[in-house]
Amino acid sequence: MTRVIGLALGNELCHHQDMITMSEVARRAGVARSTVSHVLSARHGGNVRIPEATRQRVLQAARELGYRPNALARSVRTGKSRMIGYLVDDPRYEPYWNTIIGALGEAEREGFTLKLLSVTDETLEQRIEQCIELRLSGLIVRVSQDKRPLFEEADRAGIPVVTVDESDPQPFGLRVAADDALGIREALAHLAGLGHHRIAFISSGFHRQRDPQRTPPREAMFRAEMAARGLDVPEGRVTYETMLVYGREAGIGLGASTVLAATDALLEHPDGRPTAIFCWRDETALVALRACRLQGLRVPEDISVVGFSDIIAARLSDPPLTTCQSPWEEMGRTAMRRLIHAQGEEFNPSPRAILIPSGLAVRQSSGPNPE
Amino acid sequence: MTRVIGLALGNELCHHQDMITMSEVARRAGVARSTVSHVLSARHGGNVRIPEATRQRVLQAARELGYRPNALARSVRTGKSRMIGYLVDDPRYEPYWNTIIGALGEAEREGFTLKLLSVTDETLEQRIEQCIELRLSGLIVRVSQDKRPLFEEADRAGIPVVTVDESDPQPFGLRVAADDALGIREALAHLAGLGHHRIAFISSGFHRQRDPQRTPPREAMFRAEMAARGLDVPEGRVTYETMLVYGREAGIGLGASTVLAATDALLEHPDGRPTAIFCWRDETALVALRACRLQGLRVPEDISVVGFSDIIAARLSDPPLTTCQSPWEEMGRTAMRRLIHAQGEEFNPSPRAILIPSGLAVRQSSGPNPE
DNA sequence: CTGAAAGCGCTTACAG
DNA sequence: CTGAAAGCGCTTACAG
Repeated sequence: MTRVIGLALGNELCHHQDMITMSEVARRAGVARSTVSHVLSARHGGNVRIPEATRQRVLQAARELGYRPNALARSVRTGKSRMIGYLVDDPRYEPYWNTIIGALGEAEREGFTLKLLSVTDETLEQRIEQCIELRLSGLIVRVSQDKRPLFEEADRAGIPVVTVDESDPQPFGLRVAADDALGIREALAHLAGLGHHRIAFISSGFHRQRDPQRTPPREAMFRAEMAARGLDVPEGRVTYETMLVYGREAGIGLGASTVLAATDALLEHPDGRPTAIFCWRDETALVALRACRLQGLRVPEDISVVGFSDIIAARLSDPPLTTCQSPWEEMGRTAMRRLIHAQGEEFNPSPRAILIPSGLAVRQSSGPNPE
Repeated sequence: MTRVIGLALGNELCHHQDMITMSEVARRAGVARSTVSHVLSARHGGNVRIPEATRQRVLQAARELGYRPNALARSVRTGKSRMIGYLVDDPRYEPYWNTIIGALGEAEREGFTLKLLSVTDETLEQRIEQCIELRLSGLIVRVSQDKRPLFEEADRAGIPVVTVDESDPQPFGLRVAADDALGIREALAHLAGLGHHRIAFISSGFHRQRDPQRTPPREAMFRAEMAARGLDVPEGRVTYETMLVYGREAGIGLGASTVLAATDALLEHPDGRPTAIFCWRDETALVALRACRLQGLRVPEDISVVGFSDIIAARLSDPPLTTCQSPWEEMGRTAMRRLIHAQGEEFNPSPRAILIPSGLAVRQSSGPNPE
């Protein structure tokens, strides 16, 4: 009724509540609701064949009325929402962002839809419940806390989960990660090829805060690769930093940054100044680059600096930063693809991890060993 | 039935299809479905008061069964999806990303959920239909094409729309944008305070490609502010660039970049080299900074460089970039807040635009006029 | 206070 | 080929 009035007065008064329903299309076309459903969902699989004339009548009625199927109702009925949830705890971090973009593109290609959910330590549980209540068809997760409860809950609800950029093996779901070791190997090969052997590393102080017993993953790979090349990593040639890049407490300024100290400590190493500094992330490398210049060193003439991630800032810096490239978007695409292909069947991925090769972007912050 | 088997064999076999339903909770608690609904939706507004004992019985049954309400079914019933759609055509662009993050945070605070949709010239129409079919409760749009069809469609479906970072006034919905003029005014006050008067501008070649008749918005503001300060902008002191920053064809390298040419042209201006270069975006400013150095100029000792946006790279550059700060996250929050507050009523915002003040982050790329 | 009933908009066997 | 019926999981007047 309201709709009729709305139409009479013009489109301005047509509200959400007034959406055309399938029954109205059926009435207009003079057929049953089920026929409309058949025509519009175009399921040519079933042995339902609607004569062209009827089909056209339905289509036209739908067009004339401006009918828009209610995807929600369809989901309730079919039990498939075709929505994938993406849980992130640090959406501001550019690499995670890129991963989301990859996942989004793939979802849209496949007619799925992406729901973005941010997570903090306090809200993880609540978000998972929300995902279950929304009957999501899958979950991509990039969260740095214990994910066991997540997996258990999601598993109970039959929601497949894939984690992204998680370095630890996990006993559930699927893990899609970059093979950081590859990029690190390439970077060291690059530096060694330039004649460097005193290569220092600035590592993540965050990983250490979380678990002091364990070597941060990229640092471990660095050490392993150095060892494989027969290069020494004496005490003190690895330092740590905990610079906050995003949000209110961001401490990028050199004054507040712990990168300055981490770099200075390397430059003053008793066994001699390193000729190259490799950093666990680009943000660190860029500030380290500044720190080197403050000490009067030219990059790359006097010292080489290499980062990890290939964020936009790496390309925009002066000189542009040589850095390891993780395939962020590809990780997102892969995660999404796997989730979509798992629809309708038990999610028992094998293998339980997909490692996507990382590479190296050689730019101008690395040069020959000056010695 | 399946569920019973599932339970018998352990959680591994519990599938999505086996989600507990409200009827089962009712059966277990020995009450009617409607009672369960009343208890769980906790609508204390209606004059429905369930005795504590019954309430507890229902709650316990729900807990024991691991009941999770089906948000989709609820949405179908109530007609409110509490999902907001976010349409972006360039999600890789850091500022847009930040706007999304602001919107996401606000949505979650209010118990709404965010659906991300990317848009190209070809897919806009299709995406809008999708939004309508999903019965979204609102739409935030950051798209640089003609949005009239979008507004018409959404309006017909009763979906409120707010655009974000759109400089042109529009006859529909709400527009949330940054007041770029404020930041530009502050930047010029800052530069003038440092004694600069030969101030150049590198403007957007993209805007010009789209509409050659019109001065790009920030350039127009720059010219207006310069005029207001009585400062001359002779022919040739504004140049244009079209550097692609994102995606496959990104041409950030100085060789491929048009920023190099735009900067060089300014440095060779017949009326004398500018002592400050103001750029329409940070990416441009960072490359211009490199271009200046390539010409043997020191920043900020010989020449000042100022950007616009305050992307992460601006803080990480050497020297850190002085730049106008648009309130990206706040724009997202505001857009989302307005959408949420418009729920249930006609969306007839007044005024039709909200401008959020931009500011200036003074860093080390700007210094006193050396002359 | 509680429950039986109608209904949201759709899909899907199942008869005709 | 087409339609009447049952049902997805929920909410919401409306009686009792």
